[in-house]
Amino acid sequence: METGNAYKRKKQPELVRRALLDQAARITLEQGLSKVTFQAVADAVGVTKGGVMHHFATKNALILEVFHDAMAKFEAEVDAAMAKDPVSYGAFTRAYINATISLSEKGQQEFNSQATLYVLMLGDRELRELWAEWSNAQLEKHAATDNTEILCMVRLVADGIWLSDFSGINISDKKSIRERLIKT
Amino acid sequence: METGNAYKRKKQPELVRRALLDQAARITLEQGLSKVTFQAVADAVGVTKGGVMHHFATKNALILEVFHDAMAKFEAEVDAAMAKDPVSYGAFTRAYINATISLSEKGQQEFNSQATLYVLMLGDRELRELWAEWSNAQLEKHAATDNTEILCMVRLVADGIWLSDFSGINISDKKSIRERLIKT
DNA sequence: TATAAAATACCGACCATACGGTTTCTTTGT
DNA sequence: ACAAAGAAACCGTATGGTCGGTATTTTATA
Repeated sequence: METGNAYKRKKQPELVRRALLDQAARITLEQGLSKVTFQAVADAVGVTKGGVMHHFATKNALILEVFHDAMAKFEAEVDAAMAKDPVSYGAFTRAYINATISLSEKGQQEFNSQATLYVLMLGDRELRELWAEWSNAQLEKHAATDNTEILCMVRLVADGIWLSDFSGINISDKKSIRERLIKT
Repeated sequence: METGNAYKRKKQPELVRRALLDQAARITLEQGLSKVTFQAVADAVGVTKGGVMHHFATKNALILEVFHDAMAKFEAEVDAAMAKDPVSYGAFTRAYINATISLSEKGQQEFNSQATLYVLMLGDRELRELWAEWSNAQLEKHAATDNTEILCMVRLVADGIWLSDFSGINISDKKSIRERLIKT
């Protein structure tokens, strides 16, 4: 975190922590939640189980952190996109579309935080509640500029597209739909 | 299911099999895939682990059957709704909406086969591929009446609504959106 | 039609393993 | 010196899976 000094140190716990979160997320997406074990994550990062458990005391804590991390990433992505948008009406919705719909038609397994969020949340009641809370909060936060029914629908389409995309269904006119959404 | 007299009970393999699939699906939705163990399913149905394994040799086989079952149910639901629809244009899309969006605002006991499909598929690569295949097939099957871009979008919105609904986000104008979709 | 045989449905005890978690110890940074 | 980072050995348990047995149903046969 704030110990980001440039001194050479062999132990860089913050980096290890980041790697642990990233690898846990990766395994979640690639092999499913059941394959996210302390051992698997440890191996992926090049550390021992004990090392992982030093950072995350329980498995629930680990998954929870992965989830929080994905939420933060997603929010940051949206905020960044919004900052660059000159028009205020629908700015959140446009940013949401950008963060949700990957452009790389052919791009292999993208490290999409949205994917992590959805996969984790759909498989766990507790996370679903967290998600609902957070999601409603986001909505309220941008209620001023993005509260119309039509924009809500646009975001729903984006979700739908993500869902299709992730499962490998190819939507022929994805690009066309995307443009149509943004224009709205 | 009757949990009575050990195994002097009358043998009704078909019923047992059905109950096993149903309970496995229920546990999947309520507690997540990791809680779907032979023991848990066995207990829920009133049979022993050995009994479950007689019907489904491995856990993968069980989950696969649950998935197939959900696909069949969903397809049946859609087909039934289509049969009652006098208008041909968009009949599939309307049926899809009906099967996807639950009307019971308050009904928590959602035994939605769509939910089972999504939860399982998003957590497993193999099932995702199955889903994509099947889904594309469905699309082609109804290409004659439901191939326009606008109808595709409508179905995407339906997916989006399901996603929000399942995670507990309340969309204020769900009903209004639904009607709007159907009118299209 | 009666009945023996084969197949099916299901039970219950068992096994190996891998997982989450605890504890103890060693290394490293300040 | 001291605390944090991480290694390593260990433990109880739950799980997926095996196996051999028993009751019931179906089929074949006489």
